[in-house]
This record gives sequence, structure tokens and C-alpha cells, in this order.
Amino acid sequence: MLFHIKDQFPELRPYLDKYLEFQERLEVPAKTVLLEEGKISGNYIFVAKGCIRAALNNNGDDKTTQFFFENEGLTSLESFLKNTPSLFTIETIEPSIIYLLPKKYVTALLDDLSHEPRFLKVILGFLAERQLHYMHEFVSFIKDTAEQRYQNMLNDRPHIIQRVPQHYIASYLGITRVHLSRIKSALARKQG
Amino acid sequence: MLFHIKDQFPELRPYLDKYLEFQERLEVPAKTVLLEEGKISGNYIFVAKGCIRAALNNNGDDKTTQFFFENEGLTSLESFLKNTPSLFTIETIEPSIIYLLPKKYVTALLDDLSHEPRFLKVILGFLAERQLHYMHEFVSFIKDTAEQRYQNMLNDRPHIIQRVPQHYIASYLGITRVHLSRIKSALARKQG
DNA sequence: ATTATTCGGTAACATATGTTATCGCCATGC
DNA sequence: GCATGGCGATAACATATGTTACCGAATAAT
Repeated sequence: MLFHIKDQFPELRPYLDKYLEFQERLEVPAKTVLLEEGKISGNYIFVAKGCIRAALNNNGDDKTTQFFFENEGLTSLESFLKNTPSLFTIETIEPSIIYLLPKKYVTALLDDLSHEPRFLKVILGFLAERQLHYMHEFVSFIKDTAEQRYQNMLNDRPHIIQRVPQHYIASYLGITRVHLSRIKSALARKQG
Repeated sequence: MLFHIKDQFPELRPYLDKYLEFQERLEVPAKTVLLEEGKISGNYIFVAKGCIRAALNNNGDDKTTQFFFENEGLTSLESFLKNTPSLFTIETIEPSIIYLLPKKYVTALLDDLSHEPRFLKVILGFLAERQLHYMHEFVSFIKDTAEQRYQNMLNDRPHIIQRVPQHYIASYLGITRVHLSRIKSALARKQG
């Protein structure tokens, strides 16, 4: 929420720079858990290099719900705002470089920024974008078949397919890895 | 976004009251289209009485994506913020009383409020809530079967099932009305 | 090098869901 | 009163998707 804003909105830079020193830099291998499902989220997480996923345990099977790559940041929003246990586990997929900003600094920063009128539009745009993202995903489940959702991913976010193991992608699409494999071979048969 | 905030946050009332006079009150029968898919959204829509739905045409069949009831407000956010054609048709389900606030007043109000520090938290909380709503819907498609989604709706939003025709609910759940009917009779057989 | 894991493909069968068609009920308009 | 259309249930059949099991390639651990 913070550090990618810095580049897009230079006028806000002074507000943000003040907090950079409080970040903790982590260099971690693949499959490192950054936040466990059921725990309270204590940090804003920024991905400098690598990629990570959000996942939940659904009666024993692991369901991936989101992917994050370089220069994306995340919190378990619900956990962060309401101090409730996180619905998701946050875990690296590749070896990654991560920055953590403890929650107290994030809230302090928000307080700073609430006195800065220009910030309202920034935060509005930022949250609206996330909201539209989830809304599009949701609508896609209503209107599209699994095969169409895979095609959408191929078109809109091909880096996911290139970098992420297939079983994570399958659960993200709401299907099994067997079915995803079938979809791929059906598409290959159709055109190559 | 505006008029239900008024009651929750009395300190913002002066900001909001100024704009009340610009609302247009509409009393309309069921199946009245308030915004057509493909058109640019020109108003913030507030439901005073009745209920409405958002829907889209997917290769000829009508898919309902959201329901709104008394004291809820909506915009086609994407259309509103980016001035792009709305993805959805907005249509009344029951005879309804609707208030419209033209876009220019909404943006003027937001400008007013950007100078009011207390407002940032309000808008943050408000947008976060919408975002969490979509996220939960999205996650539910990943982890739940159609039958479980119907059960969730029964538990969390039973008024929808009571007031909305079944074929709208079916498309909202991502299934056909035939399948929804089967789910209902399966549940009835299980317990009654 | 050798083993153990992870990953992706495929087959056979089971279950979930879609499609089409038919029926009955009920509200509405004529 | 009688049509008409919207709505919901159900059946028969078709397709989509899940489950389990097995294979082989690539990668990591020893």
C-alpha cells in the first residue's frame, strides 16, 4: 500500500520516507510461511523480489486464493483492520526478498496522511483498484467456465502461469489439478 | 456511500446535508432499469425502499451479480471512477423508492471531505468492507460447492432468499435454476 | 550416483452440474 | 371468465468436473 505509492505519487514521498527505516528486510527461501492462518496479522508485507501466495486450509486441502509478485504489497486486510485472525496463510513460492512494516507504523502513517487532502484520492483509487480486482474475479466465477478462466489468466496474467506450480493455479481457478491438466491438453489439441 | 454514513457518523452530517437537496427521488415499479450495461454511470444510487440487482448479459443469458436492499447504496464503481461503460445493468426487482445523486455532486462532496481528517477512516472502513465482501464471495467460489454457497446464503442473507426470484439467485450462485431447485429439494429431504 | 519429493500427464470411474422439455401454480391483463 | 407469462419442480439425458491411482520427468536431499 505504501512503497509502490511512493513512485507513483512523488508529492507523498516525504510522508513515506519517514517510515522506510522501520521496515525489516527478509531474504527467505521458497515455502517460507510469513503469516499463518489463524494468527493476527502484524505487518504490512511488500514483495521486492520473488513471489508469494495466500492460501487457506479447507478440510485438509490447500486452496490458493491469491498470488503476489515483485512490487506488490499486501496485508490480510480483515486481520489488519479488525484485529481478527487471518483467514489466510501467506507463504513464499520462490526464494524471495520481503520487507515487513509493523502495523503500528502503518497506522501512524495513515494518521499522518489523513491530514493531507491529496491523499484521499490516492487511497480511494488504490482501494477501488483492489475492490475491482476481487469483483472481476467474483464475476468471472459467475459467468465463465473453468476453461475460460484459464484463458483469461493466460491473457491477463501470463506470468502466473510461467512462475507458479500448476496445482496452486488449479486451486486458484477453483478446480483440481487433474482438471487443469485436461484443460491444457484440450487447448493444445485445439490449436497448439 | 453517503446517506447511510450520515447516521453512523453524526460529525460528518454537515458535509452531507448540503447535498441532500440535489438528490432526485424516484418511485418506480419492478423491473425498472436504472442503468443500462454499456452506458456510463451518472449517479450514485441509494435504495430507500424495495430491492434492486446488478446483472450482465453473458452471450444471451442474464447473470445476476449483486443484490441491494433498503438503506444500501451503490455505484457501478468502475464506471463511476474511470468513466468507462458500466459492466452491469442495474434494475429494480420490487417496486422501489430510489434516490439518485448526480456524479458531479458526489465528486464535489469527496473534495469537501478530503479536507476533513476524520473522514479518511470512515472511507477506509467503508471501502474495506466492500472489498472484504467481494473477497469472501470470491473465496467461497474457490472453496465451497454450490450447495454450501446456498447454505451460506441461507445463514448470512436469508432476506435474499425470501424476497428474490429463484432464477436470479441461481445465477448469483453461479448455477442454473434447475440445479438450484435440485439443491433445495436435496436439503429438504435431508432435514426439512 | 542414488534415493526421495515435487510436479505434470493420463486413464477409469464417480459425482456434480448443465440442457431441454414438460407440468402445475399463481398472478396479471384482457 | 379466459388467455398469458412468470415462476418453480422434476425427469432424462449430456457434459463438466472430481477422485483415485499410476507413470515418468525433473529437482532436491543424502
